[in-house]
Amino acid sequence: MRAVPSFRRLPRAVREQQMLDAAVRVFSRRGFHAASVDEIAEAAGISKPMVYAYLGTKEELFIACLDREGVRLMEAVAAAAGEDLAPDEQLWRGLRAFFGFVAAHRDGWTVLYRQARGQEPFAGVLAQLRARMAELVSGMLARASAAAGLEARVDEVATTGYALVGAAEALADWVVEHPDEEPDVTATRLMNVVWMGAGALLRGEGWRQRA
Amino acid sequence: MRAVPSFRRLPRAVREQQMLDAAVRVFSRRGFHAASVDEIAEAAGISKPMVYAYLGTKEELFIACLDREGVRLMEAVAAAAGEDLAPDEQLWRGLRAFFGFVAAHRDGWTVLYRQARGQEPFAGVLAQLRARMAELVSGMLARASAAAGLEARVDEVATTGYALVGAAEALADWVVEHPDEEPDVTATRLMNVVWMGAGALLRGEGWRQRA
DNA sequence: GCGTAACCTTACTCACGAGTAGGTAAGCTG
DNA sequence: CAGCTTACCTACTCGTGAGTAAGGTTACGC
Repeated sequence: MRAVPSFRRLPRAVREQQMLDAAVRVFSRRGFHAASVDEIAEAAGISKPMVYAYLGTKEELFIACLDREGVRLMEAVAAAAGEDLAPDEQLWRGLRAFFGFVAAHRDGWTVLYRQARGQEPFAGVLAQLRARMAELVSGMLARASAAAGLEARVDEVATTGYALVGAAEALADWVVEHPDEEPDVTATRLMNVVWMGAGALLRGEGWRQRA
Repeated sequence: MRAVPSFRRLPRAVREQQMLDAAVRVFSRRGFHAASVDEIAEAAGISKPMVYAYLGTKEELFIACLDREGVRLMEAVAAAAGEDLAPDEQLWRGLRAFFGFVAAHRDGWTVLYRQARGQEPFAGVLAQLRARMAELVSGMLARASAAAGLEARVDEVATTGYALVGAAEALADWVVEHPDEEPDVTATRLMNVVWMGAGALLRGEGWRQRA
């Protein structure tokens, strides 16, 4: 079963990454509780005490996975969005990077967003990540609003950021389940709905309930 | 600890509902694995073998919770949306009912959307529910599109439905964490973003990437 | 008022998996 | 090649919680 028999001893840093790779894979398939440290060790081509020696308890191991994948995702999106572009262009690039990341790191995505949620000790880590994402988006919207000479209400913008992040997450699931779907196409579709909606909002339009 | 000491023996149907109530509460706080059947039994004011006698194994118990809460949610939304209303009105009413349900049944929501996702045997049940929701929304959009004399592409409409459901879920989490927020306000905000966006789409507008 | 079916309990078994004790061997450093 | 550090293993302990066996008790039909 051991992926690479690894006859040779390897330096700690390398083994740690192998363990994290294996852990992400196993956690993503089984979930935190159903995954056993033995199985993770075996998938990493190593025995259980090594995992405890290097990464600590099962809980700490899971958090290490969360941190690594979370940082990767955040960096990919932030780098793609850049600094000095028009807000809609930033949003588009960020979305494209996001869906690209999900398509390329399905297991990491699954661990972060399907497992960490709900399992109490970890929900906080994820919540922070999502909050940072939503903030990023809200910031763009606020700048776009200011550029259009409008003072959008802070809580409206924040809500919109949250909603957009949620919509992106839902489509990420769609992407995971439809491997043939191009990330760019998905990004464009979401962009169509959200930006045209946000654009209308920024022009002062808004849906009104009938009397 | 027993919620209602229940000196009297109760008929099966009543006890089953009590058990499901307790199970939803405990599962929502602890998660599927961390919750013990003993704790659920105690919360229901009953002993463990009763749970096994009436609802079967822990897994079957969890599915029973999922089914009950899922049906309740779906019925609340479908009933609110009605049949013969304009699509935007249907959407608004559906969203309001949705956020209202979540605010009133936090535990049920948590079990459905935070626990069932990811835990492999249950993800399918939830996926079906979400698919039905997305279909409901997509149907509205398609009818709105047809009424506007436009032939929207099927996959675009489907994607939009998915994205909207995802956005609603994200805001549902927001509602759960901000108990003072009015469900109606949240529904209106989402409506603003999505409908204006969808409206623009239906008018043939669309965001275009710059050359 | 008595049988019997439905309700309900105490008190187990048993598997599984987190975490560890204690030891072996490989590779560097002199 | 002696000695030390680091990588690595086999083989345990021990708590926890799912699921059950076997029997007690209440209420209702007749």
